[in-house]
Amino acid sequence: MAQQRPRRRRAATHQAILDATRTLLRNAGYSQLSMDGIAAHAGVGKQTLYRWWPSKASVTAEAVVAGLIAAGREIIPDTGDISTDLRTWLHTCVALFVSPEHAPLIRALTAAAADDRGEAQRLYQHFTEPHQAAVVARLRLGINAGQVRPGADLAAAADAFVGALLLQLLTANESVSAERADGLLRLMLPGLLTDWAPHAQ
Amino acid sequence: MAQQRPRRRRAATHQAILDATRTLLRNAGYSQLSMDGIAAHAGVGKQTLYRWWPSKASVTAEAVVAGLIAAGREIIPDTGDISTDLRTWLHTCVALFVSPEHAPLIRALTAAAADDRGEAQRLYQHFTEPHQAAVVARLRLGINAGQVRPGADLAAAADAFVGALLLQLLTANESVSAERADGLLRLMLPGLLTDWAPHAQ
Amino acid sequence: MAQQRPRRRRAATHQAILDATRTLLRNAGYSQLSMDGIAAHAGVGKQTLYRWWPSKASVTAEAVVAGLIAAGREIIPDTGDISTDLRTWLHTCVALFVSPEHAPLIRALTAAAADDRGEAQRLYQHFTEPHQAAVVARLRLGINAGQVRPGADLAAAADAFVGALLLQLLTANESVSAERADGLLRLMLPGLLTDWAPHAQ
Amino acid sequence: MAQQRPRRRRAATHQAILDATRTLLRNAGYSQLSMDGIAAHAGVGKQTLYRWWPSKASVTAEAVVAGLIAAGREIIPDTGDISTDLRTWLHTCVALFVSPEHAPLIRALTAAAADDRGEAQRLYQHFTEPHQAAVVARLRLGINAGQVRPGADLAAAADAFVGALLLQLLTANESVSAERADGLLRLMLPGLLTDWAPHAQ
DNA sequence: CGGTAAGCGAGACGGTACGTCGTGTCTTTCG
DNA sequence: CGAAAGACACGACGTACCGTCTCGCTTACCG
Repeated sequence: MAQQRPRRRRAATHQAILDATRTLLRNAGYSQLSMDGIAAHAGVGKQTLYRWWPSKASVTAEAVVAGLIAAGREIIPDTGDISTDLRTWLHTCVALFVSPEHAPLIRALTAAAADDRGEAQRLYQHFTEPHQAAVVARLRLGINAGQVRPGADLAAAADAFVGALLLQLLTANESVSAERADGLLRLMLPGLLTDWAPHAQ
Repeated sequence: MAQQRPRRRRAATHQAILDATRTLLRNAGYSQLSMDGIAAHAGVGKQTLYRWWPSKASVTAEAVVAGLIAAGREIIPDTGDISTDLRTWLHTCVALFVSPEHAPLIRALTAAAADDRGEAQRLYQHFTEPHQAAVVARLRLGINAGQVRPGADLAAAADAFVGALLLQLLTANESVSAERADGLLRLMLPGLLTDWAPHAQ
Repeated sequence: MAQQRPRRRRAATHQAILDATRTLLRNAGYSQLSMDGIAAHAGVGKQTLYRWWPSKASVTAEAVVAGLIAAGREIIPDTGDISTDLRTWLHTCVALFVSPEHAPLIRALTAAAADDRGEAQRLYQHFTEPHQAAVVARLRLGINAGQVRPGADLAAAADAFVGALLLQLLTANESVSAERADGLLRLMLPGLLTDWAPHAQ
Repeated sequence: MAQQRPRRRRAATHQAILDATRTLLRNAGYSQLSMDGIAAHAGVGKQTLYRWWPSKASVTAEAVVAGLIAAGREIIPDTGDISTDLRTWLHTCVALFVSPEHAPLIRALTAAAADDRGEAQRLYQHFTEPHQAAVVARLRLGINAGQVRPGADLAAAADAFVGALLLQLLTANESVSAERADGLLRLMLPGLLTDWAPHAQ
């Protein structure tokens, strides 16, 4: 069997490509994005792109995910109070979806996933799933702490939060807002928590 | 003001285009869809496409929405029992998202909306918004009947249901399921209903 | 057999079409000319064009020939002196080929003839041939008058005069000139005339 | 100044395009010729055509000129006898104009020149002018040898020969013939030669 | 430390699709 | 009822990208 020498890849070039991709996505959207454009904007040969990524959806996915991960550090906190932590996390997400810097990237990610089922699968495994897993894990800690109902469908809850935000982003009526997120939280908490008192709400 | 004579358009041609678009979307996905392909498959000149629709996203939107509306008659029922009606509606939606006939169309619609903000806006006004309005209206009837809490953010609830399903569709892990939808419903009902008893749960 | 009602064609419309064709040809050349353009410019339905002419080459031919015939009345004079008459005729032709009004029309005619052999044939019969026949007839009178050599190939002479001008027009180097025509005439006269004296040459 | 690396073009592709162009011109004429058709017939992308030629007229010109040059080697001979040489050259030209292989190409060249003044200009400089210059040069040698009259307008003579042939080709009445060319030669020789005796004519 | 194989910028290439324009036919509407 | 208006099927236009393929040049590893 041939000795597979580890391929040497220039880090600066790699970074330049991801940066160019994000810049172009912010300016013009996913369908306007082109491999030629990325290559030109990054000052890179097209072959270099195709050496490392098989498709536009793929570069987009990596570029956007890298950008979002850099932005979304500390996915969900753990202060001991599940209700506060959920609210903090939700507001972090809202901030991301609202930011003029990141919203186009999320839209692009959605377009890539809607377009290409293979890329969607990969995205799910490397991005969506870990993210959701973190939220579910935090909720599971809440079950152990007696704050969260044991029988609750934790994955469904995580889906509902993120899905609602995404839907609002896509419908493009500028309605992704902290208020709406809080409304959703108020709806979900009674079903989620063991001892829910409608105190100051 | 000049009397704008209404442009006369051939109905059969119009229908053939929408049919061809849906067929091609089912077979190959949004990004594989081409105006050339639609025209050829519908036995129509390309100019006829561009005469009536400005873009691929636009034809896609009309074709898919027409298909979904035809499929989704009676958006949400009104039997008097809000809990049953919500479950019925959710299951109808799940059936749509799961159907091999309609799922690709919804993915295409999502791709079109993620791509083109103008089309997203139009889609929202002609499709998403009326749909959600119907659900919200049904919930409002529930408030009048004393079944639903008056303070609940009804639009947030509708977003959560549809958004969760959409997110599952996009992540492409075959997980859009009635079970997950029921799990979500169990989570939401306590926050939504005035008298919620955790009977069989 | 169906009673063939004699088709009544409106003279004003007919004229408007020919005028529009000439105008457009002068402004933009043969390949830029379009049936749509002619119809619009003449304030006429496209069907009216196709009712009377089968093709663009055809309208062009009729329009241009009509224009040239109107301009070139009295093809070749007969003063009794063949040498003078030939020079007069040649200068008339040069004036036509040089005129910014007619040169584009001649170019268009050439394009139409070079393109479409059928139209070329028709053009020859209705335009080139009668024109040449007139010149040949004038030369034949010269033979009778003893001024022209009996054995000369009269048609070849006519071809040479017109062909040389046409070639200069096509090569587009602005060289269609009276001087060049006179040079040609000086070359041909010795072979054409019975008593040629190289007086002022 | 930046060293302009010469663009590398594939010779086989270039040749395939010119061949395809000539083939299509022979089969269907200039206006039927299409860039799409050339590309398809040559097994080449359309962009490759547009990379190297700006227009249909341009490819046509290069293809035809290359074909004619290949066919018309030794434009005009020099045996010392100008009269014989002219006749030889004329008969070579007639053969070209009569050949079913080359006649459509010449017609196409004429159409291209009549259509597009820019291309006509380029054609003149790269094809017509050098060709005529060769004939004029041969005639000038005749002047030096005392065979040709010093005052004769040599360019006019060349124009007359070629123009007459072209005119006959365009009028499409199948009349391009050696006889007609000889008739023309007999007309021109007295004006061209110093000592012209009507011996065997 | 010099050879060599890879990564790399550049860009020509065979293709597909774009969105527009023109052709020639057909239908609808109006004067 | 004849002509304008214009929708329509068709197909070419010239452009933009796609993904593959050489070209030379640079760069790092290995013998």
